[in-house]
Amino acid sequence: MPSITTENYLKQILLEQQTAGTKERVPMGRIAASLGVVPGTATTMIKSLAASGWADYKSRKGVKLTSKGEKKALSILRRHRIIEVFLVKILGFDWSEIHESAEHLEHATSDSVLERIDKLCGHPQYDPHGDPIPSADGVYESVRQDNLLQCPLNQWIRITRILDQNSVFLRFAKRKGLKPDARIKVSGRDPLADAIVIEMRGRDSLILGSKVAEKILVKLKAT
Amino acid sequence: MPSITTENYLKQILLEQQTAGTKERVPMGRIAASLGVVPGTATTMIKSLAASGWADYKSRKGVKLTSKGEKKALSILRRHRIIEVFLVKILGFDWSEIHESAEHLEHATSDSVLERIDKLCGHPQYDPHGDPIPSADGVYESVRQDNLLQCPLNQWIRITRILDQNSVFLRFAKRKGLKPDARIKVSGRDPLADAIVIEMRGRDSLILGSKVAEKILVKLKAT
DNA sequence: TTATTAATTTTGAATAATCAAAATTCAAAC
DNA sequence: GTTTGAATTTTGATTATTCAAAATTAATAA
Repeated sequence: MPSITTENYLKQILLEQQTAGTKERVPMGRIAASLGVVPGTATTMIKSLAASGWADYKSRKGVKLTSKGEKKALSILRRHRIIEVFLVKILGFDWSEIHESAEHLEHATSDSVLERIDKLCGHPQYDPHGDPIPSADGVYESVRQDNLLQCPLNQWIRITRILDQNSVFLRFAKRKGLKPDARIKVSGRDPLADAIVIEMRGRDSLILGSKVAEKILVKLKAT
Repeated sequence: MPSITTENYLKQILLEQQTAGTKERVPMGRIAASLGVVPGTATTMIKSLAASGWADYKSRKGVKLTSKGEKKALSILRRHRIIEVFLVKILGFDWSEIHESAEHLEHATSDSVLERIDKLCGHPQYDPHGDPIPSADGVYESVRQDNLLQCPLNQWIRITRILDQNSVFLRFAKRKGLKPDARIKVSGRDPLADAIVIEMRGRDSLILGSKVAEKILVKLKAT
């Protein structure tokens, strides 16, 4: 029922709500920036989403999804992430080059096709970036994960997730071994220098700035 | 580059040109009917396709594709048909229920994704309806096939193709055993009754009207 | 409190795709 | 040769999505 554009707005609101952590309203500027439109366009579109019952919009305050909107957004996110698994696991694409394709396919994949792809992929729980996949009935694991600025020092931990879809960054990350399931240890952190040092088995130690360190999430207990 | 709408028009012009057999221009009425728009819309859109170099339009005469347009249309048809194979062979859908899904996916599948799907399916030559799949460089087998009104009588032949995408008809066809690769024999034809009789191994003989008989193509030499 | 500024909203306009209905054309029938 | 009718084109509108730029608002700084 919703157009492709509408689906993109819904998904983006959900992602922004998540990034913000809090269940607060997402400001128009954030929506506009992440979807690559001018602010006025975001305002107009969000108003029209609100008029259709997808979102709850308060002028100058921002948007949040209605429960109807959240349900739809979760199903789009599910489609996106299952398709990413499919592209990597079944079609053999590289982890870092799939986002664009998934972005298009997610709007063209019916529920019945999606469920078959899900089965073919073995009902995955996480996508290739380590992002959790919402279940078909909209249950969405939102486990607390630390990033590399917050996690304990000098302890072996496992990367669970990379919070960036930019393929240039993803290629860099992959080259350096920074991908979901990799084991690393943060051996130093220097707030003044805005940098951290990490160790990985069989590699030179690596220095990352805080901007990047923040994008890498880890699970505390290394298995 | 072309929009989804443009892709649909291009593909439809190609299909109509093919059905017409001749390389003549396709009239606006035909385009409008098959795409489900009013005639005025077809005129407007075709003019705009022509302005972009996809088609060659002559007022009150009709359209035909330019070579640029044909190249693009063949690539869309290729995408459509490979996706149909994928839906049946890899995802296990039934032959008669895939057209809709393929119709959407064909516009969301990049070349690189398509080539991987093609490989996964074993580089098929025909889709599940028996329609030939254009090669990546646009070569399109257009073998002469007879339909059940034209083929020789009392001779075992093999169905190659069903010229209809309507899922109600396809389900009927399937129930009756009328699908690509099935062996049949036309045992009688009565032009006055507008009907033919066909035989199939292990089934009762079947009577079809000419409208349906025309939609079923066969290869003369049964193997 | 007033001035400044950043974010947001509004306004006016454009493009793509569509429809309804009136106008036109052209071939066939008279 | 007119007339008729079907197909086609034109015209005028509508919806969705977008932008540029002006107007507004709300918070911040002075």
